[in-house]
Amino acid sequence: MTPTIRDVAKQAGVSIATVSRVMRESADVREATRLRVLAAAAELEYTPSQLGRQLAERRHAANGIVFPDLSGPYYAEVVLGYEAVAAELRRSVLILSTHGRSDAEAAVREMAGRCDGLVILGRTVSDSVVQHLAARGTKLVLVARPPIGSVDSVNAENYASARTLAEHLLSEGVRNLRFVGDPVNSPDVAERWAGVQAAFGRSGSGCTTELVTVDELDEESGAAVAAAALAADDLPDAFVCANDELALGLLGLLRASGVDVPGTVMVTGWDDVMAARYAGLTTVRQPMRELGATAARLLDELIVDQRTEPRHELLQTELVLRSSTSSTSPKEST
Amino acid sequence: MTPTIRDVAKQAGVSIATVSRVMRESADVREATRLRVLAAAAELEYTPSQLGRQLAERRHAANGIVFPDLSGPYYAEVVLGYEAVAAELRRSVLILSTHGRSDAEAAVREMAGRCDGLVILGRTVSDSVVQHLAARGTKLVLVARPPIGSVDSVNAENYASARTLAEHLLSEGVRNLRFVGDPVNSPDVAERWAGVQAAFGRSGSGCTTELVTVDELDEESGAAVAAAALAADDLPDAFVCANDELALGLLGLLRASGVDVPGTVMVTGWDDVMAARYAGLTTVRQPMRELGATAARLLDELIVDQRTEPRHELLQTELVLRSSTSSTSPKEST
DNA sequence: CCGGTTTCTGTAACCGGTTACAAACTGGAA
DNA sequence: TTCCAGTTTGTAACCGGTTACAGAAACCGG
Repeated sequence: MTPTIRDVAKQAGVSIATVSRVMRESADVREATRLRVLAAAAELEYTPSQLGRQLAERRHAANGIVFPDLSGPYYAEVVLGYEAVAAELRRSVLILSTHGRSDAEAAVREMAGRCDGLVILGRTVSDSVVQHLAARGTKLVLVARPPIGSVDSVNAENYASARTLAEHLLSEGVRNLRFVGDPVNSPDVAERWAGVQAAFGRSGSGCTTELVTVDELDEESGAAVAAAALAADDLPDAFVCANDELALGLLGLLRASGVDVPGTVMVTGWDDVMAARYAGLTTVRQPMRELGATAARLLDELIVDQRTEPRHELLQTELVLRSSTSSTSPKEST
Repeated sequence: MTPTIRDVAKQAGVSIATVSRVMRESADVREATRLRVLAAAAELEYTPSQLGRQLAERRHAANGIVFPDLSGPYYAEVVLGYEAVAAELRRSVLILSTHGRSDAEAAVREMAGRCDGLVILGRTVSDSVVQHLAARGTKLVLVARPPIGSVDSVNAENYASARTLAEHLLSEGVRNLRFVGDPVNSPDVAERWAGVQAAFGRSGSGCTTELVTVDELDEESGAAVAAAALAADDLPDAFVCANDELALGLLGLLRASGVDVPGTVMVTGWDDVMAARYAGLTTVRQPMRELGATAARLLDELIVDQRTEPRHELLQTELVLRSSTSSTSPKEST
């Protein structure tokens, strides 16, 4: 068996308390004793059991993060930003992907019992589960999801950026705009849609917006929307898509069909995934790593400082103009 | 405080042993007693402490996975494949990104103490650390890294796929090929390079290969290689890049400079990242999720079955032909 | 060399579960 | 009713650490 603290104590001729003090450098130990213990530990190749330590300290020194998926760059980047800060704060990171898992709620509950706090990305679990966890005292931070009760949250700005994006399109001559997304299911998308409408609402008559609702925000849906518009010979001046995948699918089909983008119709996305750069897609970049990093810091505050008043962070986004919206060569942002 | 097993025992008028048996359904308990305990547990909202349980069972019920980064899709997909299977096997997943971390080795050691087994992706830690962990009895599986001693490993096929890729280029009329990568630092890349050479070696005289070594496998390096070749007016028939990022950077600069791809020069990558599709890049797709899933299963065998003879899995890859290598319109693979 | 501090160390009681073993039931046959 | 085998349950000893508290040792000036 691997050696325990008692083996080391015996080997060094001291009590387990002294070994503990030496290993964790928590109290003054006479130098001679300390060296004796260290020598014994080295000889036995002793490493304190994290399990024993965790139980005694009643803390896991680990945080969890729940996300739907890592396929796109979005969540992957958030997770990375989170992990980097968590590691800095000397906490391990447990992950849980809810994608295609029917027992997601149970898995999240289980996970809550294995860490000191939890970050929840997007709509991975229901509001009621969040409420329930919060009520049971689980430290929680929501990311990319509107605040629930007094649970901390971190989000990227949507409304103002969408408005800026729409205003840019107006300045490029767009008069009728078609928004593609699912504002009903996603609060983020709803805010973007609202921002777009606000910009167009102010700009007087002659400017119209319409909404095409899609179920999945993926390339396939985007292509389907484009195909339908082509079939009906009903192209707007611009398609504003709820995310890049939609926009890429849409853009790909339009170009493949010989439609001039941005000449005939403009296309925009949201997120700035890597492929958006290659496709020349105008989009909105979210500070993804920063979202994760901020969540990690908020969670640490909750756990370490026992903070009780909730905090809600809103991080700024950045409009990235590319060739899909500008007939004149835009300054490329990489 | 949250209730403990003793609180429930008192509430139900039984011993803690009985509560334990009911909670874990490990032994026969009379139905009436069982219901009484369950009622008490429900009333107190009791959830067994994972810490206590883990210590008693001397297992973490968690596995770790170490990777350099999640930025590209490669590791993210592997991690997802891993997580999915681990969750199925009822194990939590701890993650550790070594990217830009100077104390990576210490972090990995620390992590080893917090889980029952570890999956290591790529060259995140040195061979000596792997050896050391293995010697200490840590259950290990290496992914995307050549076997070390008798440690399990899972890899994607490189040599044969590279050979197939090179043969395809030969059939497209390529006579001199330039390989871009770092075969010295990466065994995977070395195998690809060897496969390429093998194909060209067989094809008789008039066919040449050369190697351009780069330090970083990123877009910037790829662009630099392209720029250098253009400046020297020394373009090969094809650039075969060690990964997609390199190829995309290279391809982007060539096209921006007005070079006809594939007319004048062909370009290939490796990995099939999402952007490769938009750039029309011929590449080799690895079964990334499957790599992770296989690693999870091997690790579980090591832990649960106490398997001792090492296993080394080699998963097959798939050549994806796109417009960057074929003057005739290739059948697009999505 | 003494008493009073100050510093170091050991004892033992936790942390919250699991489980071997023995004791206490149970029901049915004798 | 008694006895025995088969169930159920309780006692207590773990798992491997941390830490409050008290006792021992070292240090210091007088």
